[in-house]
Amino acid sequence: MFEFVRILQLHCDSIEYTPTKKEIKSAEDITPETKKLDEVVVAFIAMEQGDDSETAKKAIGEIKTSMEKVGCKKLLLYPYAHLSSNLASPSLAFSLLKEMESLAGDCEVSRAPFGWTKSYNVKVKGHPLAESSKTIINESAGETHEGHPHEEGRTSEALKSESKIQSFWHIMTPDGEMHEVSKFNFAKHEKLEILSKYESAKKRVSDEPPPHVKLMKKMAIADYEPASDSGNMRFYPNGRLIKSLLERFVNDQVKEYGGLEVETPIMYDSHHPSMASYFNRFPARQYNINTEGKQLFLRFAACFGQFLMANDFQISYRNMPLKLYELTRYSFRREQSGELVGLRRLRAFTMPDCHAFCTDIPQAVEEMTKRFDLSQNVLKQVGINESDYEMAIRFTEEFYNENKSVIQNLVKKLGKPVLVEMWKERFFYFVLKWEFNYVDSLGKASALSTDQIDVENGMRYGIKYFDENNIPHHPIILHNSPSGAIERVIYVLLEKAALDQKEGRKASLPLWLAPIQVRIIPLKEEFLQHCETLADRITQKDIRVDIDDRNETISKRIRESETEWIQYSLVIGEKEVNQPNLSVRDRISGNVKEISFDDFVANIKEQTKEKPFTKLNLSRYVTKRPQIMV
RNA sequence: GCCAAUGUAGCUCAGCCUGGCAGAGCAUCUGAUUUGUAAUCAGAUGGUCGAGGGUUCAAAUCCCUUCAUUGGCUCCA
Repeated sequence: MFEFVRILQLHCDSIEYTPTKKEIKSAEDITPETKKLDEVVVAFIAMEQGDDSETAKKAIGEIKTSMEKVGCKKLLLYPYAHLSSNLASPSLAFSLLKEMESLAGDCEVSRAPFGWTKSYNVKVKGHPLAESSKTIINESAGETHEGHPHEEGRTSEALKSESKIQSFWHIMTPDGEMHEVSKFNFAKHEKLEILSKYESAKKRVSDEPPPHVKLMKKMAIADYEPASDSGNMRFYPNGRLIKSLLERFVNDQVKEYGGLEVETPIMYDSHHPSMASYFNRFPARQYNINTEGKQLFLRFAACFGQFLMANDFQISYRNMPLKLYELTRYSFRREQSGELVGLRRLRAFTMPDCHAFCTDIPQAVEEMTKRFDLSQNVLKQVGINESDYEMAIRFTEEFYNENKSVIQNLVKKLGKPVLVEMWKERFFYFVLKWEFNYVDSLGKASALSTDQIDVENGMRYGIKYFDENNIPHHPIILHNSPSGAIERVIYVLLEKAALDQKEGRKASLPLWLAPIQVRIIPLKEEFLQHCETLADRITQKDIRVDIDDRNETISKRIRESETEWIQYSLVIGEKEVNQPNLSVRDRISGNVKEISFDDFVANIKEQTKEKPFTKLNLSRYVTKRPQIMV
């Protein structure tokens, strides 16, 4: 385990406390009396096992830095054991506390008594930096980290507040101009407005669950698995088929782009040096597994495995940009339970993750443009168009000043206004990040494709390439997910379908993703053999076809073919048995047309060309099939 | 994670306020029907009322705890 000084820091109008009784034997010897302080920063502090002078020094340094930011000179150190379940011994904690007091330097410092139960009254100020928690890590790297992934719910307010207070929001139009968000005319860009105001948005009154939740069950795609953890879904045969096709499609596209597909472990040792350093950078929430004395965590992206792999490669500048790719099944993020909904936000999800190792920023920028096209194309091919998503782009001021045209070029490529976030300083490992967000009918924004320019992890993981003079350098790394999580793609497709339904159009999935593409309905039992032969012929053409052999009326079976979103229904009766042409009911028009077998097949092939195919993932006969959902 | 709502048959839901035999439609099964493009008819099966505890002669119903889902907040590397 790591050790920490834990600090909850509050900028207060006032605090009043009274020591009531000694909590431990070694409590400080004082006369209990009520103290009141005004205009003060209160630091509630807990020392953990393993803390030493070094961490105490870092802790007080952190506190002083933030005090300067809020412009407060008065500090109260308040021993507060409840911040930790891994406390240092009282004697050590007390001496470290006194050390912090002595190191406070020029500010007016006081300290609440140690080892006493105290009652207190506190009035905290309302500004963004008034409340923050800090976790000072004691480890050899000698860096100060904010937040720690081993601990649940302990996120770094300091980091967040800083990034918030120093980021500037704009809208960039395709002509490259920046506009104030407040002055921009969103008349033709309602979804972008929702995205822009997402953080400050007023309460959205919506007591409805997102429509895709019903559809994912009704269409027997996916469902919750009560025996697992929340956010870990089960996928029924239909869902597995859809997901599998999407996965294959994205894989193919990334390979065409030049990505080398690899496979890496889903769990890693928390104590591996690169690991500890990387994920301590973020207030992550991940699943932990303790086994045989090892502390493992489940990956939340494919970065780890690919970086460790690249670390072992001998890379020349001639090999650059080097693209490694993996589709994770799964990535795990232990999101807050209140955040999980249907297929929109999961704790276990499948995500394409393609890293490009580049020599320098110019190469990275050039490569990023290619990946931008890749991402747009992937989404378009699966049925998500530009009009369906809004782009956000975030970068440091420095990057903007040096690469203005790069950013303008991306916005121009998209051809519509984009939300811009600019940071004064770099807080994350990347200098630029863009993403496409789907804004659903309830006003929720979810990121799909994304790419980042990472300037930190090349060094962190010790990844090196050799230049023309055989001098080693750390690469710039791009992190691209061309489609975003596959489950989220299904969520978008279902939300779009639900919207179609709501607005009176027929809901459907793209034909290449439809679990059943053609349904054959025999008019009578005696035509079943003919149907079987026909189904064989259609199957041979790589088209998913089934036969509704139930003893039900034609009307009923047509109706169900419709409600199952099956695009083509073929009724087989006397007429069809005695002539070569097919009577095809097209769900889109609702009309029945008589066409030849070859034309029918050619039509379907045209609609599904250049898309992966997989065989029917259900019994061919409806009567042989368990009913999964109504 | 916090606040709130919801949880009854495989599915959609009624019953709960005001405690007193566990309900409907669809699905499933059986039988009849052999159908020409969006729901054929009849009968039957089906429930530890999310789980655990409490109050009561008696709990789906009232109270407490807990789990899940959904909404809002927060979060979203």
